[in-house]
Amino acid sequence: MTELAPDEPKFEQVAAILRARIASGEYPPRTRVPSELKLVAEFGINSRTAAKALQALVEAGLTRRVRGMGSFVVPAEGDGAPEQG
Amino acid sequence: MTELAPDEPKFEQVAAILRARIASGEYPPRTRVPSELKLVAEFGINSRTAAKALQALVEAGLTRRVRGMGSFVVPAEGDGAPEQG
DNA sequence: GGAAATTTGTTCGTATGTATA
DNA sequence: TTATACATACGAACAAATTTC
Repeated sequence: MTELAPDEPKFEQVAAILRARIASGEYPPRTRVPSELKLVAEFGINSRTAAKALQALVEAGLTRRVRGMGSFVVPAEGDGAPEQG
Repeated sequence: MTELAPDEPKFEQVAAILRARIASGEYPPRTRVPSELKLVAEFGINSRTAAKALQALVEAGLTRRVRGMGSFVVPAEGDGAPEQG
């Protein structure tokens, strides 16, 4: 279980970690990032806090969330297939 | 207490009502819109739901929220004094 | 078509912290 | 200090969409 520093909101810290993983290629375009429950297990946070972290990625334009499916990394512009939605 | 229809999320309905009031001039630019607690009292919703409605206005670019002060209607562009923030 | 599991969406309730007046 | 108001976080329940069996 990853430890989080107390000096910054948890949801922002988790979002920052996920952003770094996306940037590093750990979560390539069109693949899924961890679900709320996975983040709960990994970081020891509440599911609502996990949801807020995932929502922050959406607002940053990095992912899309699809009910019943998960959060998916948004492909960079001009990479081939047209985007849905 | 205003009644809300059950076929649309409450936070969206409340946000829509507030948007209409802003558009009508009931909440002029630079004035405050109702606080979370006021919305709780007016619509009979939970404070977290009220917060979500107010946040929706921010994301629509209609208001700004200031901790300890409230939610303020953002002036239309090119109306005079420069905006803060 | 149904059942179950997974995942996100909405709502409620509560507590605590931070900022302003 | 007190009151007001937003921010963060936890816990819980249920709804809705998707996938898999």
